[in-house]
Amino acid sequence: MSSSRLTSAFFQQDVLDVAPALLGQNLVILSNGLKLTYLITETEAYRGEDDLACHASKGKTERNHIMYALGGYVYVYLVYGMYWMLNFVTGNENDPQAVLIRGIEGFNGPGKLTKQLDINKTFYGEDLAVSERIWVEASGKSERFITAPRVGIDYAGDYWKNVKWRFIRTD
DNA sequence: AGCAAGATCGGT
DNA sequence: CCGATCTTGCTG
Repeated sequence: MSSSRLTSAFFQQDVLDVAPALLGQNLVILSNGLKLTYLITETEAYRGEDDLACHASKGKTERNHIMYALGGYVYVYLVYGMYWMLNFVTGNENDPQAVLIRGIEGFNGPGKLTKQLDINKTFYGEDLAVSERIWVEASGKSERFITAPRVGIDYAGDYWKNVKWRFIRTD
């Protein structure tokens, strides 16, 4: 047993458990036969149709349908016409949730890291349990973190914009 | 068919 | 603070 790839069971937990648990784990990308690993340093949780900041708050659409699948798939979308956002679907089927990968070691900012790793629309729906080009490996590093409100969601209203579902690794 | 709104970022 | 940039989803 040499692989420490996180299984789909890990991603099928609630997003509020998965988002902090991803801190200190390694995001692995296979690019041109090269295995690149980056420590995950910052995440954000988006949870269910009630969460007004979550893309699923307006129901299932062409863009967000993967969020309604069982946890363990990649959800990628374009914001502001320029930046790809990398998310992992979590939780149960028909309970739309996802974790936004907001920072990795060396690259803070969700748009910067996808540019660095060359992540785009073609990663949509990739299965983290079996994919040959993207997955997450346990690192054994610490998961100490602080929480803060999520970024860029002022439209979500007083309650949802202030909920502290942003998780930042502290070492 | 048209249009407004983004889970951002870098430069003033 | 402001503009870049373009897909999506809603409206009519």
